Amino acid sequence: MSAEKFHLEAAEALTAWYNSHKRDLPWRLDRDPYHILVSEAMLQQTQVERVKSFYARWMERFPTLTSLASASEDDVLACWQGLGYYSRARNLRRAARLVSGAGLKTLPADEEFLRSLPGLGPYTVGAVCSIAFDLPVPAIDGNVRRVFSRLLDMPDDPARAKGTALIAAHAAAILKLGSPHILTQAFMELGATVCTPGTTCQCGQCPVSRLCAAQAAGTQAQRPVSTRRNVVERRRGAALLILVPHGCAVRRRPAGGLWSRFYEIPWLRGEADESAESCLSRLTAELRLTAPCLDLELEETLKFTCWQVRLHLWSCRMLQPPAGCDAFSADELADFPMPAGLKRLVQKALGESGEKQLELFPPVR
DNA sequence: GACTCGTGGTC
DNA sequence: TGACCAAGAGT
Repeated sequence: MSAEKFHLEAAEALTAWYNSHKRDLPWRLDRDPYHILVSEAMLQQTQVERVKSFYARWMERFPTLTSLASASEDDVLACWQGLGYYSRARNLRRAARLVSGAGLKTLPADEEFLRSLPGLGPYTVGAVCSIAFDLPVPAIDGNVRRVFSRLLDMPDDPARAKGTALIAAHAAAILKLGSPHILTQAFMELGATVCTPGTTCQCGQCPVSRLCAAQAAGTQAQRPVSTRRNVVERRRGAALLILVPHGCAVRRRPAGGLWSRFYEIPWLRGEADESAESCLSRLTAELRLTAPCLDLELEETLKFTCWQVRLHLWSCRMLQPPAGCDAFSADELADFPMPAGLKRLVQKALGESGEKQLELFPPVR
């Protein structure tokens, strides 16, 4: 089959399929560029179901690009709290301020300008241009890579530059044969609901299975080929819930790096094979604590791409927070940007509103 | 290109 | 349960 025929048949089949099979999603009620941008930022490396409630809350809090531009970073982070990859929220706010500062009330249909905004990479620019502005700019995400790696039965990793360029060329050619806003979402919808990873794909439901080289060769489960390996290093660690008269001691993380400027209870990640108890003694030394610590026998694992830490929680009582920390009540803490794992740990210990605070560490008589 | 940046769900 | 996954971007 010629490339032209392949592109035309794909465009027609995907358009018809999308129009009858698309899911109702909150960000598909209209094609407002701000709505598209926020949803695409939230959907980066994040599942649709998880994004739904965050998107609704965000639009209630920051209904327009202008309202986002005038919001404080703390308010923006509080709204993003729990979604992860917080640079997405910071960049979204910075982008809104740049657009607003340029005298615009909404995003312009300008690929180059959009690409210059923080947080808008090749994928997001493609998504906004094609979905909001109906321009034939391809948006290549994990779904689209999987769909095309199967359609073309690609023997190499489609995430590499060469593979992505090949996919972008095919996708752009197809977008030009129909409505870009429909076809871009059709690629992703297909990858999300039919052309799913490994053996879970449902080729019987696929509108383009007839065009699929992997389907013909029976290699669907082997596509896409992945060359990335990840070694996850496991560590133990200690966290300390320091109870003070009006709450517990919380410190603020430095700017840059992991959880930039987030709040946290003091914790420490151990070296390789270090015990949680050893981590605790290093942590108390660092905080210059002399009060005795109570083992709360609570643990929580913080997981990341390259490492994870199993945190063990201790508690102690002090009359005032140690240097570098401030006192906050459990209620106040609930609205603070704080790593989700640490928040869970604190809630396990204190309960939703701190009602366990006294029973968990009875004062010495 | 390789590494970092969160979180929760799946099989 | 551990490895992998989910609508990527910045450095």
